[in-house]
Amino acid sequence: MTLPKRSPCPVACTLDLIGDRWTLLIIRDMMFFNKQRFEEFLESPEGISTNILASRLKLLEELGLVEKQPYSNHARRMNYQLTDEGKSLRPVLKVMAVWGLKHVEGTQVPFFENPNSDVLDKK
Amino acid sequence: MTLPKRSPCPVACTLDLIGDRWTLLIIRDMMFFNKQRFEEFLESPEGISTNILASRLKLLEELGLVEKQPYSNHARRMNYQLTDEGKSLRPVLKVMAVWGLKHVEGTQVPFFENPNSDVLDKK
DNA sequence: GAGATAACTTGTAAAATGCAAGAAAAGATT
DNA sequence: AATCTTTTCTTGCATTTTACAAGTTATCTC
Repeated sequence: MTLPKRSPCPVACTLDLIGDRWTLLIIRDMMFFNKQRFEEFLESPEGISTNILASRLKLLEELGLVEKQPYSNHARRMNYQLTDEGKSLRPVLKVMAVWGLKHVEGTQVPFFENPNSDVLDKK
Repeated sequence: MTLPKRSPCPVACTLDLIGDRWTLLIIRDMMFFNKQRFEEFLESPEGISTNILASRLKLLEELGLVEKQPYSNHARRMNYQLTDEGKSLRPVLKVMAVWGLKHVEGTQVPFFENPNSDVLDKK
């Protein structure tokens, strides 16, 4: 799947894919908190709404960053998981987390426990 | 200046500041292309419109990421420059550029000349 | 087949964006 | 001293995206 590009700039193109208020937070939830289900994403403190979440998950799937699979034995239950492509965003999340911790007052890490912990560093 | 936070998460907070379609592109123009003036930002290939540009520059100034100074001897001419705080976003821009170059087809580097060049690495 | 669970969809109001036009400040020109 | 030029920025309006609330649908359990 290809979204319309504003320019050939890799920064602009990356922003076209994930540069909004919500997408990277969904990826954060999968990457650092191992969330996999619709309802789990809804529980995050930022309070994404259901229509935005559904549309973002769909887009992420179309982009090949996320895979969706039915979860056996439960009512209509789905599993959302990062693909390798999606996992490759780890450095982006990490650098943003580190920047935020240093430059935005009031940021904390029950989220990321410790800025230098392996939550950010592993894999 | 402090924007309302959605959560104490450093990723969410960073997105609250610069997580939109335009802000990082303005910073890119200052950081990698040494643009400093309103009109120069307008020339970038993504085609930001004047009202959006004005509002983002104002916000960036209020956040302390950008400084605005009158340019002597020219009609109403202003200079916009990154503060140290603004310059600290270089790793964020860099990691997004590297990711884009690798994962988004059709991204190029007349923008960044060469993914491994000192345009990205210096300072 | 009634109930529970979980993933969505729909409707509508509010906000942000995009586009075009033009206003305003200040030096340069005549 | 009036007009021109350059440059930043504002305004108005159409379109798109977001936010919030409510409701619908699919599938398993009892």
